[in-house]
Order: sequence, then structure tokens, then C-alpha cells
Amino acid sequence: MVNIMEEKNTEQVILNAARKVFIEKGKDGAKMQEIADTAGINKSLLHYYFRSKEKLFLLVIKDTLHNFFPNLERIFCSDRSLEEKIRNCVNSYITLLCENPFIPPFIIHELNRSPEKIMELVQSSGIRFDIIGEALGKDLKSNSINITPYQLFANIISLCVFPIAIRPLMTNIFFKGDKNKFEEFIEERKKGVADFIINSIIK
Amino acid sequence: MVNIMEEKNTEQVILNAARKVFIEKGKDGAKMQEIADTAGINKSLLHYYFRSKEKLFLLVIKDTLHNFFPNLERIFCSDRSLEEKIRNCVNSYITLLCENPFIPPFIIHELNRSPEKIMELVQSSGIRFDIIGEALGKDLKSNSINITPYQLFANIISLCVFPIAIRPLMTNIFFKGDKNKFEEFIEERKKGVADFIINSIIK
DNA sequence: GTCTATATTGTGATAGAC
DNA sequence: GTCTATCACAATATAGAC
Repeated sequence: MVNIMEEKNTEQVILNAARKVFIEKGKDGAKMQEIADTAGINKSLLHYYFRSKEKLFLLVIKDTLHNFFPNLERIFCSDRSLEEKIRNCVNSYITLLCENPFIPPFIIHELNRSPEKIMELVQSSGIRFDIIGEALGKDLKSNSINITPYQLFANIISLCVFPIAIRPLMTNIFFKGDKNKFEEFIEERKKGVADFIINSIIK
Repeated sequence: MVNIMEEKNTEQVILNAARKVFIEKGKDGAKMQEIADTAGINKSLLHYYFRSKEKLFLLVIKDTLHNFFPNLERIFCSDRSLEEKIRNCVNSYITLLCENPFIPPFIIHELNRSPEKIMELVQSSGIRFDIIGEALGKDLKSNSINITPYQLFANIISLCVFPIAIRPLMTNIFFKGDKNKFEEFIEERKKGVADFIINSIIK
């Protein structure tokens, strides 16, 4: 009598609750009790389904990493112009981050807390950063732009991610806590950051 | 018989140990036992001197925030040219961060974990971000540069801080774990980021 | 001031009834 | 599969000897 389309299956409910709690509080700050409460079930069911906190955390962060380094490779290895690639990347990345503003601080924290473990998971996600670097390098050469692909890539990602990572600070010091103003500010950046980068490298 | 120049006074030894452990592991990940071990003293001495983990943490993060938003106000409110201000800021900020690479992820994490608490401490540190914004705004107007001071300030800080905040990721994906290569990369940025910004806003 | 011992509560995990 | 009850141990904090 199991419905394959069943959306409320316990396993998925737990995973969603775990994702929410882990991402907001970090691995150390997250408590199994709170995950159970969020999922609306009993604490021991967590262990029934996922055995341990560690295993549950691994599933959550693996899934997060897979969704977080999205189509970067696809974008930068396409046959569009460098300017189009940059505009496309900035716009889609900032949009993705707006919908998941807790993910950058979460990844940054866990990455620095357990670099080896996280980097292993990043590797296993199959993203080929070296290929992105190569593609960018060709674009820069053929446009006679004098910056290394690493520096440019770091700049693009920094400009997209960092303001979201320090969202509470920006919201407070720039906009006195007005969240709408902050959202406008980020909305502006979807075009503004791309302009900023293009202006800099294309004289 | 108390020597006022005494450097090994227990209170300071504990604070240094606490700073190290809190910054590396975060508030939730830090354990009083580890702080005691790092300080080379007994666990109960922590409570004798600082009463609770919470109080110890507050001292550490307050001190960190005070050192971390350094001379930003001084730099941007000086009477130098906009270009000089930017070069000065980028260079001194990246240098400071290189010496304390764990601080950005630490602040980012705690800021998102307890935004109200951290923002209260930021306020109490007396940094006047609005004054920086005003000064930047004047510079931009008098140079006819078409970007808001908020966007520019966000860009400057993002480019300086973010690569340090994801240091393990950058070290691995760009330089296959070679830390010296990463340090060269950051060293390059002290000039490169300033060039990148200047190029973008000064046609 | 510094230590040992201990209290107290929190937290991950298991056993067993239903 | 889901629950209640419980264990085992970790972690913050205190009491009291020296």
C-alpha cells in the first residue's frame, strides 16, 4: 500500500527538518531534539532512519554542496562571449543565493571547521574547477585581458556571495534593519556586479 | 609582589586560549575543557576568572570585532584621493586578514547564528559606517562616478574578505592544496584587487 | 589562586513495548 | 514504524580542600 508519490514520507520529512536546522545552526549548534521537533516526530526515529547525527549531517551537507556549486561549469564552458558568461553567472548565482541566504555562512563555517572532510565531498560532487579555469583562461587570452583566470573567478564569486554571507551586518549598518531595502540592494547587484566586472576588465 | 609587567598572568593566558579555540571552532564547537587544556590550566579556573562560557565568549567576540573593523573609518574619511583610499584599504585589510585567516569565517558564522547579539556588539564598538558612506558618496560625486557608495563599499570588502573566508576551498581547487601558491595568490590581490576596482570605476 | 571532586543538566544513542 | 523509557557519557558549573 505504499504510494510512490507519497510526499509526506518520514524519511524526507526528517531530511528537510535536518537541512533546515543544520544550515541555520551549524553541525555543532544543531541538536537532534530540535531536528525531531522540527520534523514533528520523535527523537529515536531519527536514529531509526539515519543511525547517527554524523550520517544525517553528511547527507545534508553533501546535498547542499551539490546544489550550491550549480551550473558554474556549464556557464563558463559554454560557447557564449565572456561578457555573457559573466552576466549569466552573476545573475543566476545571486538569484540562487537570495533564495537560500543561510547556505553561504553554513558552508563557510563547516569548510573551515573540517576542511578535509568538506573538500572530500566537494571533490566527490564532480565539479571540475580546473576546466572552468581553462575556459576562462582562453576567453581572457583571446580578449587580451590582463588578469589571471583564478583572480577573475575569485572576484566574481566574492562579489556574488559575500554580501549574502554577511546579510545581517549589511542590513543593519546600511539600512538600519530594513530588510526590504537590503533586498533592493541585492536586486541591484544582479546587474550592478556584472557591470562592475565588465567595466574593469574590458577597457 | 605583583609585577605589573607580568605577561603570564592567568587571566590573559585564559583569554588568549579562549580566543584561539572560539575562533577556530565557533561558540558551539568550543569546549571549556579544550580552552583549559590550551591555557594549560584547570577547567574550574575558567569559571573562577570568567564565571561562564557565555561571558568568556562575549569578551572574545567583542575584542575580535574591535580589532576586525579597524581603521576603515580613518581611511575613508581622510583627505586623500579616492584611489589612494581604496589602495590603502585593500592593502591593509588583506594584510590584516592574512595574519588572522580564521576571523572572517568566525564572525560570519556567529553573525548569522545570533544576529541581534552580534550587531549590538558591533554598534557598541563605535564604528560609524554611515560616516564612511557619506565620505565615499562625496568622493564618488566629485569624481562623477556612477555607483552608490553602498555598492562600492560592499564590493571592496567582498573582494578583500571572501577569498580568505573560503581559504581551504581556494587552496584545494585552484592550487591542489599548495598553501604557498595560495599565499602568493593572496599577495597578488593586495595590488590586483585595488587595480580591479580602480579600473572599473575610473574610466 | 589553583586544584580535586562532584553536582547537574544536556545530548546522542539504544532497548523494548505496541 | 513509532513511541516511551532509559542508558552512557559529555559539558557547564559549583563546592570545598589546600
